[in-house]
Amino acid sequence: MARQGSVSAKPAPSLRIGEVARRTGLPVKTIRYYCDEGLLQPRARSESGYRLFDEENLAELTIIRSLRAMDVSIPELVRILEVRRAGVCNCSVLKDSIAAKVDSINLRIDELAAMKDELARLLNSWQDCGGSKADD
Amino acid sequence: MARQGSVSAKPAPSLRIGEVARRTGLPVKTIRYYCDEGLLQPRARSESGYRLFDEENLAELTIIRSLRAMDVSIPELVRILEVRRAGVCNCSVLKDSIAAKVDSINLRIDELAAMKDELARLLNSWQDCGGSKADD
DNA sequence: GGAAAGTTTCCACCCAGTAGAGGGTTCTTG
DNA sequence: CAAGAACCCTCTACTGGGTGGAAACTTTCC
Repeated sequence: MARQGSVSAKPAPSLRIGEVARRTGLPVKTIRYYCDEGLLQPRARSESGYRLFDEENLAELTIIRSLRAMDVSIPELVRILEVRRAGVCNCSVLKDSIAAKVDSINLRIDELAAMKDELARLLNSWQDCGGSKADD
Repeated sequence: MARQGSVSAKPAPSLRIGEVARRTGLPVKTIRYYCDEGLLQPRARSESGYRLFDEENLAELTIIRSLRAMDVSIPELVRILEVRRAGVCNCSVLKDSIAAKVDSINLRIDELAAMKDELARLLNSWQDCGGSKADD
């Protein structure tokens, strides 16, 4: 079947999951998981049931990958992508969400700094016992 | 039974799990979980099967809590505490482990900073489309 | 036509706990 | 001494974000 022979304006690439995995660097399983969670909606299914993706899906996966890397949860991402897909381009919603994320990142950085101090303190307390039992 | 009547040097406090939870601020369930994982070894069991803890266990829990807070894994903690319990006072092993952790914290801080930039970039790219579809 | 690669669904597992059921123990109070 | 509260036990099941494998189907290549 010449599935893409007469199409001229929109090639409708119909990428299969393996190709998407190759292009995004995400594991096939993960992409399937994202579909299951409603995060990613394949453009269609082939007659035999294969998921078919398009360029828009790739763009979404880029966003998903970026935001997941900063611990935006799956349900939160579902919400964000729904807004985006709605075409409303509701940037304020996204801005709020992302601003909150930046805040939490700053908080986390402070926590990590505090942990480094704690770590040093802990290490010090262990050094106190050095030698007392080791030579026993 | 006057279990601690004749003891003079070592009171052998025999704390039960609830008391340990109260003193450390950890949930009872978590302490039980740590025991199951071999992270924490109760001094003994009462005749009726209650876990009995001592001051040493409290000290260990302090360490566990500090290190868990910085994402030291349970298996890693098992290893660390085993070394500590062995009485060898092998500070160099611990120092290495903790130094590595500090490194990874620094790395993580850098990553988070990079994420903040990425986040700003992403936000910018979304703002580009602002208005084109929203007013449609 | 037949092997190899790709895809499907489903089920189980990982970590670090957490929640609840169902039952035994210990402490306090009448 | 009994009742009830508070405590503790084990066991099972669930969480989130995937990951691994099995068994069956489709597509592709030779």
